Amino acid sequence: MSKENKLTPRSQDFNDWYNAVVQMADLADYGPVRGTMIVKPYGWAIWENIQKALDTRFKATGVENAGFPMFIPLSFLQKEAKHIEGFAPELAIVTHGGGEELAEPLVVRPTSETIIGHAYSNWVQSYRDLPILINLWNSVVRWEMRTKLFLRTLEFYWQEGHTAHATSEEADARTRMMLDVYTDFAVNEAAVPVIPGEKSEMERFAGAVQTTTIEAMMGDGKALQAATSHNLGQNFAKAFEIQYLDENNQQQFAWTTSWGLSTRFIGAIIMTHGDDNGLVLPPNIAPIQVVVVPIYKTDDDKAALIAAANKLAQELKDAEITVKVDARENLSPGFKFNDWEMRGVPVRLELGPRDLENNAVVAARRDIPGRDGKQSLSLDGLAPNIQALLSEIQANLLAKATQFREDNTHAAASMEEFEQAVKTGFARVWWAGDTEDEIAIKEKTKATLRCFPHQQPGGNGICFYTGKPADRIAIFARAY
RNA sequence: CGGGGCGUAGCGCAGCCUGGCAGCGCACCGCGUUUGGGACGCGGGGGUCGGAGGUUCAAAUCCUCUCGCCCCGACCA
Repeated sequence: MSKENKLTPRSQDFNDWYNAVVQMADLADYGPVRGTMIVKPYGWAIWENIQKALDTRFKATGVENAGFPMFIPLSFLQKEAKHIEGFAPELAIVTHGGGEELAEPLVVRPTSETIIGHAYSNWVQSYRDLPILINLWNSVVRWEMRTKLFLRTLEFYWQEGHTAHATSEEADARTRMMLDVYTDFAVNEAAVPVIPGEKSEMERFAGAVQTTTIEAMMGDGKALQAATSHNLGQNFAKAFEIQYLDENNQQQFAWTTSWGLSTRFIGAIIMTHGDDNGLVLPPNIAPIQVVVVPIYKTDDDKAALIAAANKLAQELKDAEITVKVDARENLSPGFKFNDWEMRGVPVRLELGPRDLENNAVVAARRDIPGRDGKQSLSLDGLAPNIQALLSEIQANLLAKATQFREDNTHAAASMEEFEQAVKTGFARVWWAGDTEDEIAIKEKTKATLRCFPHQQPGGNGICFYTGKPADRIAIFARAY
């Protein structure tokens, strides 16, 4: 083992580990402007797989994709009081264009509710025009103070869905439906267990009536908001006059929703599954599911092994598995093993002369490091076995992450118990406090109200903080 | 924006205190030997020492200003 290029152990310094993994796994790099990010091809390939998984699900619910301008008149944002109040501090504003000062400053979209509202007001006349179900794949800009690759950068890539409906009930149903989509994606594709729930008034999106969220626990016990789905009520419809004539020839305001998931989710995957050897990718999201490392001594061996590796790779490709053969010269097998582990490839196949003699190959699974994760598989009927192995890894990652979250989630009935719980993970508490209480708790413990889980135990309890009777459980945690 | 740390080859760093030829490891290029958990030998290439100004015979080194990055706070997907 070489002394150089060693990754900081995750347990030693989680933050340092994260930054190193992002760069050493070739996911992203820093841009020339503070707080900006260059997403490298391998990182982007993960994003593309996330996009594919989400886009399919969106379209299955009737959503269509569209493109909207990045420049928004500043006056648009000012039409919704809470919205501008929430976003004003983090706007990037364009004051000049074509060498001239602009009559009205343009903001670089921090999100598109306002320009969507403008368009929808033109598009909607009748109840027959509803619902409108549109999604945008784009990037947005928010001038953040402290940035971190994938988790918080000045510009980030995401999707933002925007829908308009005739009734409150429909908007509410759409808000829930999209949160369900995110939950399904997170759990079944990214193997990231999440808690779907509702945000408190304090944590709500600027301009929303209700914000729902999926919250995940990272490897250091901190919470990450992995996606949100907002019920905007009639706030934006009123600000932008999205009105329609109903069946009774009465003017009505529409009801709108918005929902988004960003490249931040890549950060969630890194911090949920990664280990001391680097990135660990769930097979369903991994750009490369299987890497084949041929091992040889002589030139004769080399030719035979590379041929065998390519043949094997083709068999796997035919079975819809994404494979790469690492035939790089002058790199030792040991180096390649470590290299692909750093990049989180779920399965590595080691193919050497001994294996070829036995008509076999050594399969090493990324989720179980070292010798324990290795087994010899016959080259006959390999594809189904690899399929099964990938499924097993997918399931194991979810099980491990879920177990970790459970182990680090504690019920708290007192401030002492609460502080202990949020030191290492989530606190589950009965809650009847208000915004001021949330602020006080944040100042004292750094923990924030992540959500009121949709899945409630039922019954009543005593609020751990105010001592008042409470009918809801809340999750508190330190958060990213 | 406040507190702390740091900018020297692609990466990681030494040199700075006490001014005097810009170095080391990894990576990179060439040749040869190697290849089942981060190979080795020999030979090479690569730097306006973050930037500007100042002090000095002489500045990576001392002084002033400035830009940027990382960590901790306030703000947040």
